[in-house]
Amino acid sequence: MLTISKENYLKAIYKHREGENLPVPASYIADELQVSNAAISKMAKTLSNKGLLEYQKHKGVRLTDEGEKFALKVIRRHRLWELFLINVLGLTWAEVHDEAEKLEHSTSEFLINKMDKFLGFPKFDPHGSPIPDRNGKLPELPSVLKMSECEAGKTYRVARVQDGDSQLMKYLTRIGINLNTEITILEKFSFDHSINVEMKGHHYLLSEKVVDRIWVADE
Amino acid sequence: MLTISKENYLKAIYKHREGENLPVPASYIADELQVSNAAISKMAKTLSNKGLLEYQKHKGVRLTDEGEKFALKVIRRHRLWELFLINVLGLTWAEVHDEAEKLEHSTSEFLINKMDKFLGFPKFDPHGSPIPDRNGKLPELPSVLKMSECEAGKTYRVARVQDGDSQLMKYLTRIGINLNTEITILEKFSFDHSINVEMKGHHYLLSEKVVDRIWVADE
DNA sequence: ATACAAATTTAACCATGGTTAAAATAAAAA
DNA sequence: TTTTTATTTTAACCATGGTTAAATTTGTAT
Repeated sequence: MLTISKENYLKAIYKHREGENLPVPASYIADELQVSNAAISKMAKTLSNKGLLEYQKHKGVRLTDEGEKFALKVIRRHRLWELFLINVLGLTWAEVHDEAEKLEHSTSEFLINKMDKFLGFPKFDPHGSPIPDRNGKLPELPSVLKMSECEAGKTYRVARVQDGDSQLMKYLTRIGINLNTEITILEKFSFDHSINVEMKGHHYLLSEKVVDRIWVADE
Repeated sequence: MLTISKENYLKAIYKHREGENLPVPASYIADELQVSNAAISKMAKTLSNKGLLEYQKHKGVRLTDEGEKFALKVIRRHRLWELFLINVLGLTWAEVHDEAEKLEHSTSEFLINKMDKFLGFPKFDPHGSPIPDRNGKLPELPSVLKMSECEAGKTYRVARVQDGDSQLMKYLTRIGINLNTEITILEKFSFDHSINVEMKGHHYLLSEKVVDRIWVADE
């Protein structure tokens, strides 16, 4: 069993490029985990000695197959907890992330499989993120694009939002954005990359920060 | 927020004498937490400096009001998790303790209150142990006696069993002992303190270990 | 009252996962 | 190509929560 810190390192590395297993710069991990770069260097060695990372000085780190396996386990636990907390206990989009962030480190394989079954072996979590199955296999991903790359004039359906920022989640909830919400792109402003949209009869100006954290699919 | 270790110390101390707040010998805690006596001495100082324990060298430790408050919070989380895991996810008596032991340290006040509400503000957990409410108040305790102190010839109803030993839980489940099971005391053997009982038409010889971990009430 | 045994505490040590500050390396600009 | 800047690594350090072994205190017999 890995410590909480180690699980978080592997998860952070995985999250950098979800699918593609490219080298991740130390500073990204430091930022993600809110620790110093020095801590990253040290842990990179430790995890590399355990065979979970490939690490070359000054070149960032990369998950080994073994490391990715562990990362996917943590992500599985996180996403199943989020779904569980929303479906069963009625928590909100804004509330689940922080709770799941803690619970994911205290959940046995046995328990998470019970939860998985209870939930009907779901393939996606409440943010539209794929849930690895008990063997670490991810479901096939729907083809999505970032809202920041949408075409003006077209209408899309929200397919996924980035989890982690409860302020953002609260905002999205407040203005009524949810999975599968239909959004029409009215106008894209290049000077600040904000986008003017129409949704359920209302207009909203969504900032770059926001449109960069929403993925959509064609209706 | 207390660390997991500190929460476990306070819980272990509380568990020594549930209600009465008597000094707890170091060796009891060491045994309970599976750490050395040296670790206990050191932590006793730490927690005493934090105002959670009264500690006099060689005289054991005692929870302060503040310390008891924290202990009850941990116990509340533990017991609500046990009930939740059994009621919602269908875990067994033998399975819940170890899972709850981990989850209890990763559950926010917010989440545990949601669970409490979801469960209908239960007063007792699946082992018959009282669940402190959100203010740390325990429900009124039914009058029970240890099975080892029962009278031969009388019939009782199981009111509570000691949680923690999954082997024991498995055994009790296997022979059909559950909360509210009716048991008639047939004969008490003084040489090894075992007890011969009748239950659902079958006879069982329960060892001292077993009868010391079951509390019963008059039918 | 004294000696012995048991329990407890202290001392010295260790691993983990952090920190800051300085040194080294890589990347970018001149 | 050289210099400057940004990133990464190393070194020295710290807190936490453990360990074992030795010293001390307490309780129990004799």
